[in-house]
Amino acid sequence: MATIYEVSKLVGVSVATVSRVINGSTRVSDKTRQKVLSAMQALDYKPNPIAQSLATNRSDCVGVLVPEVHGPVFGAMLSGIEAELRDAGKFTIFATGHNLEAKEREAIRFLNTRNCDALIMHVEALADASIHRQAHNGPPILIMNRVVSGLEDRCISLDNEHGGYIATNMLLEMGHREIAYISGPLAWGDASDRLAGHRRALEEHDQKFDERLVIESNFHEVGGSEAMEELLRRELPFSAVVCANDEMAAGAMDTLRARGTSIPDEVSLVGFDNAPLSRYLYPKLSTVNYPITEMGRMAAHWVLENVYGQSGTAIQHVFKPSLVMRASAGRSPN
Amino acid sequence: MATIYEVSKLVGVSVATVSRVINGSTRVSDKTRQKVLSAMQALDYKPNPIAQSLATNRSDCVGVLVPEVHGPVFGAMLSGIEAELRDAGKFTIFATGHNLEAKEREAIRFLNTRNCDALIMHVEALADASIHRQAHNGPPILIMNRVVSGLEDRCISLDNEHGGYIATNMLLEMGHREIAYISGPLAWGDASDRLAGHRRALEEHDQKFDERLVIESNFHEVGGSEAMEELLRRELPFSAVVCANDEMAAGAMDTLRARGTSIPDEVSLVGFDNAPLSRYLYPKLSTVNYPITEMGRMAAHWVLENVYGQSGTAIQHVFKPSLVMRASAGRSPN
DNA sequence: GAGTATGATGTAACCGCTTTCACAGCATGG
DNA sequence: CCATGCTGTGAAAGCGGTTACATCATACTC
Repeated sequence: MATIYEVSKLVGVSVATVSRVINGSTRVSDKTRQKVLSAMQALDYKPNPIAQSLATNRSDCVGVLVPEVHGPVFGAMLSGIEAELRDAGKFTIFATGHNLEAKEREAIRFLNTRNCDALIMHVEALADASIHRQAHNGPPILIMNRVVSGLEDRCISLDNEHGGYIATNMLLEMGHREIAYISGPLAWGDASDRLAGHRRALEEHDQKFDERLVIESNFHEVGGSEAMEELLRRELPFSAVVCANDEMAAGAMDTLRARGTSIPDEVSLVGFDNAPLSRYLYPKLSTVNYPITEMGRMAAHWVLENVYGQSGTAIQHVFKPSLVMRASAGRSPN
Repeated sequence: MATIYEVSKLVGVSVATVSRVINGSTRVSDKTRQKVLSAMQALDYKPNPIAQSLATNRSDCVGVLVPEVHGPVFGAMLSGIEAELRDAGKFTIFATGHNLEAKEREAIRFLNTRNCDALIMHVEALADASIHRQAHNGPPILIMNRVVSGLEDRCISLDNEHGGYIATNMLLEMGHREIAYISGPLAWGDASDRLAGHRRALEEHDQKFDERLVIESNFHEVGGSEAMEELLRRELPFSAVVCANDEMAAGAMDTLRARGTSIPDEVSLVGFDNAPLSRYLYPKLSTVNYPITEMGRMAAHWVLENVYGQSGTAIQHVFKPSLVMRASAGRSPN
């Protein structure tokens, strides 16, 4: 690879001038610029990003920490982040935290050693205090899908409460009265917010909230099955079930089908996330759309603006979910 | 951040000695090493990877080029790659090529500018010649899911022919005789190999191959639906359908269901990939497992061995798919 | 026409680390 | 006692850029 020295020698200027042409920082006379540019072309010169990083203390790398790289939600999120950063010529480095505190901590350390200019992270296990510490010591961070108090302007999240609300509200408006709810782990903010939305919808329709119709589960398919079994065991009447994510809805659907229950004729089912799988289920799942790709793009935007000084669109910190109607939810049979 | 100078000053040795301690390259007396180590600890010193890269001409970054970061196959592949590289302390940078030649080319250029130590790439659109060129000029490359002649030792791929074979073979052994086949774009190697396996299975069972039972489609859900419609329009008898991937199988299943055809009682259906969606379909899809995560790990292994000189397990270049029996395939009704 | 502001360019230090080469010190062998 | 080889360490030259500061020519002001 040609270096900046060879370019400068070929043109007969100093390396400083070549550097100025590369960066467009200071003014260079048009004549010189042209000569430098054509020399760069002739030598097929590309600035060495490593050397640039060392000199500028910027790496042009953004670290992304997610629980997993695959799966509907994180894959889509990464996708949005990558597309946006790539357009801006920034590199995306990622690491996984597996929702385990030790792993998340270690992943942050790992990304820190790479001198990332910023970190975008979706962490579940890490305590707020650790996030605050990281925010004050390390590079700028942006937190996805979680609101950390005191760092609200560095969070991009979904209005989960609203999502829970619109799911249940829709069922109520279709005439359902006894609506069961299969929740994720209530220790997690998103799960409890969704449930809160469910409660609010019930209250607004003067339906009393029955704790026995709520099962706390684990956001996984098997958890959804088990929760549905437990629900059936309780022998309470219900004509609709809201599941706090699509995977649990898939499990619940399996269990209902095994019992010969017809969906949506006997029981309506609603999921949450609008993951790809929701379209593959039979019947196709009505669900709440989680605009995660867009949120990923927005996170990248934030970084571009706040770290790389690009001006752009306003940052939206909270996204509103919306309803996706498919076949699994219908009018109440009563 | 503390630098190597501060460490050397604190200990009273030269930076060269500190560097030797860091890299363990040359012998350093035990006494000095200990002093250096504790000074490093005291100052919370971490070597600056950028400076190391500049000096050593290694970046500890591996570039990964995939069509998309989400989706069942690539997500799983990235997952395997990341896990393995991360364990070895290497960074994964990724870029997407969207199966478009221009994008793939540009993505390679992009990754090249980052001085990646190696590239792992899954490219569809790029011609063999371009890959050869890249292999000879840029950093070492490893090609996923494709066999480029002359570069076989740098390819990791699936034995697609075998996959097609076992799918059809299983159906034949269950008594099916008229077996339709919904293929991916035959211009792509994986699609044509799978079909070839299908043909071989038929031949081995003395069934003649009927071209009219083969529909070429596009690997997408809608394509699967359309292909199934076309198949039904031809009014040829068949009791089983092999689909060249799970998505098309999902589409085909939808179409059959819309016609009231019972699966597997009237028609057996087999997919390919063992993507997550295959478990969510109803009935659950019998399919051919594509061990893509493992293949990703293997790719990372190759890089660790051939680029970073770590010794390890033998590299497996061709992976064998295996059958996953679920509910969508059963004995022939005849 | 002297004084000064301005713009283009060069000089050289610096970013933080690796590595070659030289050298001092010491043990070894004859 | 001297030649030899080995070990541990330091000095210094890179790696390939950026940038503060100096310099110089030119244009402008009065």
